[in-house]
Amino acid sequence: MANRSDTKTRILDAAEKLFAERGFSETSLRLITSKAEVNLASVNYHFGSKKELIRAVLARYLDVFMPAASSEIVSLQSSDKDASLNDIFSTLVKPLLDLNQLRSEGTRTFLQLLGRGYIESQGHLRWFITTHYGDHLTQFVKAVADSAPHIPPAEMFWRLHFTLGTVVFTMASADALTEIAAADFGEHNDIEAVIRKVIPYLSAGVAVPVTA
Amino acid sequence: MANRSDTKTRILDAAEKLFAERGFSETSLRLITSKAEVNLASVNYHFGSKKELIRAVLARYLDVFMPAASSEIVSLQSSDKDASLNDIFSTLVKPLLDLNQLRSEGTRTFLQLLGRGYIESQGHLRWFITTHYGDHLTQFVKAVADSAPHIPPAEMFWRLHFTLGTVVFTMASADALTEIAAADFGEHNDIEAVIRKVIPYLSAGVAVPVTA
DNA sequence: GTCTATAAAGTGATAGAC
DNA sequence: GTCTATCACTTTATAGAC
Repeated sequence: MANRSDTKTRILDAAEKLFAERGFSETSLRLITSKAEVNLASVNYHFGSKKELIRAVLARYLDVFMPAASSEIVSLQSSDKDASLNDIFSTLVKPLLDLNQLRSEGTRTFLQLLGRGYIESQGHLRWFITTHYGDHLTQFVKAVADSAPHIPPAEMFWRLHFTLGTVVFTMASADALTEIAAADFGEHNDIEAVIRKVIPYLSAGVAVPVTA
Repeated sequence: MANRSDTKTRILDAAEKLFAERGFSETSLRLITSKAEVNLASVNYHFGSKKELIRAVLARYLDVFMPAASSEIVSLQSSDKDASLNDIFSTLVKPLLDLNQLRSEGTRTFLQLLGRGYIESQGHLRWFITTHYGDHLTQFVKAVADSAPHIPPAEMFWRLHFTLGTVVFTMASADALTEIAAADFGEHNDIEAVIRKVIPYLSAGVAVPVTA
């Protein structure tokens, strides 16, 4: 087979690209298998259903990203008891960018998939993420809450979802936005530059005092 | 026919509710016409295609909201030469809430539709909005830029798109989020409460000093 | 303008040969 | 494990009677 990966991997590779670009329900199994150059029936042989394929695509990223993010946060907390919000968010940059070594365009693909998962969700994806990676999420939320103790938990819930929205929308539109920024302002940004632009925005929004 | 509206309106009313709840491609014409209690073929008779129905649904709101928002901003600028970002964003609250008088749940429906439109967009909706309402958008961008003159234009471009992402994602997920907030924190938020929560977050992020 | 009936094309999934 | 062929179903859209 030489440089041809196995069928299961070929399906996952083609599927994640198409899911990220077009969304889950806009991507048919026929499109996936034709891009992957495998037989239509092999999806059901290897994954059982489209739903389970979607979960497998997400799991392949989450299984790498979540532990890496957790360990970065633990090490930040042990070295700096009073880390700022900016520090906490910046901690995620390395685990995110490392996904580019896992696969080409890995960072952007992952963030786009996450966004699609939260928006399109017929329920099963939110459930899948929170039951399989709930501990990591809880740890992250706690780290953020500790570094912004003036924000009540209910308000923090909203602000973290505002933050999630900012990130996933920006990443989903990253191509178009960098293109416009280059044409209109002569700026040339890669994905890391965009991430570094968004962090101060997020930190300011999360930490802004609650108005009475 | 008594209290039964005409077919065209019944279709629009049923469609906007379903589109906002489930997204455009997850909502079939069969579902719309059965909820509207009209014949399946009437959609094509009155609107020509599903795509044009989607545009008609959005236009019914945009034609009301955009001029109202514009005139609020003009009157703010003439009464207060140094309006804050918070003032600018808050200016949109009244035109948004007035949509509730247009139709029941109008505000939430409109914002959710806008979110779906930007996320799901197969291109035709972004195009439709910018070509039909571009002047209003330009005016709004200028008002924001004037009230945060310390932000360079290129940076403002990014921050306004971060802002768009926050709003669009939040509104598309608003139902799920208010449900979780009710379950986990005993909070009961309507759409106005969510809007008033997000404005300080947006203002802080847009105005935060640029780091070197 | 509204209806029935149906065309034409797509979908996920599966049985069964190899 | 991979293939062909096909099932059972859904989708948008339309022709033609009323």
